[in-house]
Amino acid sequence: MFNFVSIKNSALKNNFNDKQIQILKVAETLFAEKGFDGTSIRDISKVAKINIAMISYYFGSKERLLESLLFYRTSDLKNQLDHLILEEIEPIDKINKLIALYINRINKNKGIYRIIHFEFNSEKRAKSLASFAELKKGNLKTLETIIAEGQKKGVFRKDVIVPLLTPTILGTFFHFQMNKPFFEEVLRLHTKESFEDYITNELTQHIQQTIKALLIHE
Amino acid sequence: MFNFVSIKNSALKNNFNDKQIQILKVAETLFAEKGFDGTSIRDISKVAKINIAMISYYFGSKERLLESLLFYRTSDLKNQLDHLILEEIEPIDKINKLIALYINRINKNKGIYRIIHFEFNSEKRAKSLASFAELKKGNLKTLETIIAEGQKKGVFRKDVIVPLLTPTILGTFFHFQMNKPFFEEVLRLHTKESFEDYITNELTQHIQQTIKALLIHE
Amino acid sequence: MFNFVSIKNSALKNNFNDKQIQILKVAETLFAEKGFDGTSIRDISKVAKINIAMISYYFGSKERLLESLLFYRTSDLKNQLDHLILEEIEPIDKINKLIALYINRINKNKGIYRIIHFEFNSEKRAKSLASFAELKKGNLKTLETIIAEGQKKGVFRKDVIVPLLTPTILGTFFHFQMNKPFFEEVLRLHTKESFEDYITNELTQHIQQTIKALLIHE
Amino acid sequence: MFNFVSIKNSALKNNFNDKQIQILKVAETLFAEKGFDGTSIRDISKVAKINIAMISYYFGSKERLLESLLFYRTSDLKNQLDHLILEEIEPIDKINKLIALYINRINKNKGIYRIIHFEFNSEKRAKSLASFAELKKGNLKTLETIIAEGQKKGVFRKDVIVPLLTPTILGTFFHFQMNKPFFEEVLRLHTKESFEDYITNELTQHIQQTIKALLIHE
DNA sequence: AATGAATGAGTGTTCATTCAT
DNA sequence: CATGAATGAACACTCATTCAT
Repeated sequence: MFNFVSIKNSALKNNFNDKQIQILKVAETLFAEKGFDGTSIRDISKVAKINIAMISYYFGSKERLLESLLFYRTSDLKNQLDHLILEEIEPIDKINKLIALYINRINKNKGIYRIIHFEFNSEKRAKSLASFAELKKGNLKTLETIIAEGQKKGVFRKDVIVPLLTPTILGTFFHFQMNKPFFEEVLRLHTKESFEDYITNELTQHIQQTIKALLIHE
Repeated sequence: MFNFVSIKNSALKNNFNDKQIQILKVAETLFAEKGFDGTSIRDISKVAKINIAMISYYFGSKERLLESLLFYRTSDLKNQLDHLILEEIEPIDKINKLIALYINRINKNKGIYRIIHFEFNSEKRAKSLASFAELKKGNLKTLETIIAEGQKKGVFRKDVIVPLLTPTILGTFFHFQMNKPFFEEVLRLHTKESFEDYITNELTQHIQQTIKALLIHE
Repeated sequence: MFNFVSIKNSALKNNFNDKQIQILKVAETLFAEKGFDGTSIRDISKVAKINIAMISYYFGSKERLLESLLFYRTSDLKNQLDHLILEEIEPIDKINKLIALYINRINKNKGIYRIIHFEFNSEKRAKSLASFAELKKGNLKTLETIIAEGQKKGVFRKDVIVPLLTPTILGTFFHFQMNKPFFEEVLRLHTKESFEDYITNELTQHIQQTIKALLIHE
Repeated sequence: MFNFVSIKNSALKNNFNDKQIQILKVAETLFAEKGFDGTSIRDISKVAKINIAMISYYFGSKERLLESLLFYRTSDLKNQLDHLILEEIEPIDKINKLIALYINRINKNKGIYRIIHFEFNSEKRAKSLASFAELKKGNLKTLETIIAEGQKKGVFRKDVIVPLLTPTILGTFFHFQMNKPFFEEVLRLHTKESFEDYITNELTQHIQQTIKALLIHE
């Protein structure tokens, strides 16, 4: 799904060895918790219990570690989306499934998406941004395909601005996630489980309902 | 609302002097561009053309500079919301006005809201978060008041989950803003003005329409 | 005795004003606690509740504040010693009184003597050292006068090395003071009072007995 | 005896490498000359001709450098004292040997003992003090053993306050050392050698004689 | 006479990275 | 192939002092 120059694609994934994966996982956690700049490679090496030089050695630089992490975590999303498109279900159900799929994936790999959200939108990270845009474009295309199908079937409105749906889907989820302490209090979600459940059920439904309203009503 | 132990200024009275404001504005820009950790006080002092020691002198620390900045930029929002509530217009128009107000303010002070979004959601910034939660609660209350009014009048659905509206409103906007380069390309918004116009018109309408759909339809 | 090039005060005439004395007392405490380099003029100004610029204003510099402090605290010792010499008591009683006088004074102005001990022996403080040597020489002369008197009367040994008595008197006391926590534990002096009492009684007697043994026996 | 949480070295095994020893020696000199607070790690790195980051790298912090230095210089004293106790000589000769041993060691490693005297007695250095107290207690125990032996043999007085002997032994020496310029002048010790000789002979004898007088006479 | 504002120089420490082995 | 040693640059912050008012 990323056009990380597609030659590398599947090859690179299989190329990470155990130690690299160990590093990537630690980096994911720490970047998500403290941000890229707030995390030192010392932190990573300490938690991952590897030598500090390993990071430069394996990934070239801290910046490239971030890129590898991004690749590592997003490389199989495209397959899932391709499968979804081909399923023989109603367009609105595809949309709902797609929303649930997004939220589920984001929620499972919470770290990486927080990182994407935080780090890949500054001008500092401009280089990486280019390749990341491919992912976004792919996602948009999938969405457009489904919606075109629904419009053809006459169940979706014709005047939908498709590119604005993703901000609503992902933006709603991200905003909810990033204000976790606030919503824990306001919605009285005092355990980890109840918070997760709320996302899987109420929040997902809220977003599905929102998009449905946009696609069908008025 | 905020607890600032001020070193030099009188932040509580919001009377920062010229130099302090100059520093705050530069900090806002840089924090927004490169993040808090990614911005050094050297960067700030260089851009603001002030002595590096001034920042500690005026604000006590880099962390407290961030708090001052937050205070400086959010201290009058509540007033605007209070005014809105009292206006004698239809509930749905209040909602639309509130959405436009949010987007307009956020867009005008783009920096600070990006900072809030980025920095005030990590556990690192937990202390500041406490005071910031008050602001959020106030905002939620405003929204609840308006919606209750609409429900009483029978124009809004009864089963609206009010706390999830803000994620949709702000999340959509933030996600759009943070993927600016992507949307500039996809929506062919190649000038600064066209991008701003799109926000003020299409995006605002999209969000208003989304919320309206949630409040009124199905 | 001292050569002060005065900025503001009239230190030579010993007429420090109230604010200066206030500063001197705070400086004494802090220098004694944390050392000269370990104490910042910010610390002093904060504790003394005066403006930070006052110290430079009144004393010229931090270094000169130390000199003023030294002068302020030592300027009347000579008088007390002069009085002692003229008393009509036995030489050994004069020695004992002198020891008690030293210890009492040092103990009362613990701060300044700790400072002297700590700060006035580094080459950094060479300038101030010169003037301070005068004080030491005066003290030595007093001791020599008393001992000569005792030797003339035939009660003190003739081969006493007078300059080595002061190291024994003051060294013993200082070493005891500076290892306060250790001796509090070893000698079970768990209250402030019991520690002070031990100095006034046992330690003073120990030193008096030591010097007496040196002057009279073997 | 000491609790060092080592960063890089193996201080506990006392196997500092060459560069560490080089740093320790420079630090010893500078701390002794200018005090701990008066010495910057830049000073040390400049004199030792090593990179400034090496100090943190090898010792963790400036504070821990001081602790390492203390350990480096005191770690073999106990052995020497243990040997002394077992020698088959008269108690008074053991005392004399112990005094000579102390003075010799202190004089050889002048720096570290000055540092100990200066730095390890403030409340700031409280943590390090704890571990250092063990050393002092060991020393005291050695002294008690020897004196108990002499008392058993009937050659030492029964009412000796042993803990006060160390202040007299070390205090006298320290006071002499710390007023070096003064005694150089008063005792006309104008060359380095004559000053050192005076310590080895007259001063050592003075202290030995003082302690003997306390242990045996009146 | 007194002080708030301001600053250049300095502090100890941490950074990501390089390199010899 | 992997890593301990090492480093220059940068970090946030504090320092004593000056100066205009």
